[in-house]
Amino acid sequence: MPAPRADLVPLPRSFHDRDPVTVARALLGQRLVHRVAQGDLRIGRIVEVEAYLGPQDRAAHTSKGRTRRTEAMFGPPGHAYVYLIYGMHHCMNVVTGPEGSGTAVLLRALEPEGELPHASNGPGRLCKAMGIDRRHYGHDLCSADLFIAAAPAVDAADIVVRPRIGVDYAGEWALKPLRFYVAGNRFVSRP
DNA sequence: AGGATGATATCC
DNA sequence: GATATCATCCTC
Repeated sequence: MPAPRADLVPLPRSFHDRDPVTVARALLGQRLVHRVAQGDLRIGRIVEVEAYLGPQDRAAHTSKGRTRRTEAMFGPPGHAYVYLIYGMHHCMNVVTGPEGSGTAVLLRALEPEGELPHASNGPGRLCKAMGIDRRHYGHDLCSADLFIAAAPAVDAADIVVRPRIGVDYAGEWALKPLRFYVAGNRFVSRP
């Protein structure tokens, strides 16, 4: 049995229990880790994210109110909000704080660390590469098998800020600078 | 530029 | 119960 990597431990819930813009910026550079099975450990550095600001944010799913679908996004921080989009792609969010705020950060792209079975640029590909699907809806990201692990942070000067992708229906909210990615990183979905 | 493909919200 | 919409991706 291989020795566990001491550097791969979950970040504390307090990391996620902050406003979504702060968490979005802080997540850049951190590792997403999924122990799919014995001998299948998948790791990627987060290089692109989007912040969703809660019920007043017309682009956020929680703007539709508290439903069975959005329950996880209204739940406590540090959990996964996973949903199926366009009938075939999963997207993963990290719920941010405080509980009940309906805020989250969408993970849009990873830089692979080691082997991943598929490309991980784009929110649907990211989930496919990491083996994440609806089974992970509401999953605690401060757990042993699927979590965010600490890695060197990205310098603020290397963070590019842009409007979010695919939310044109959201009026003025579509224009707000809530997408963040690592400047020059080749795994960003839309540089 | 268009189609895949299914859950969800929002109508009738 | 029907339908429009969708925080996308792939192929043409």
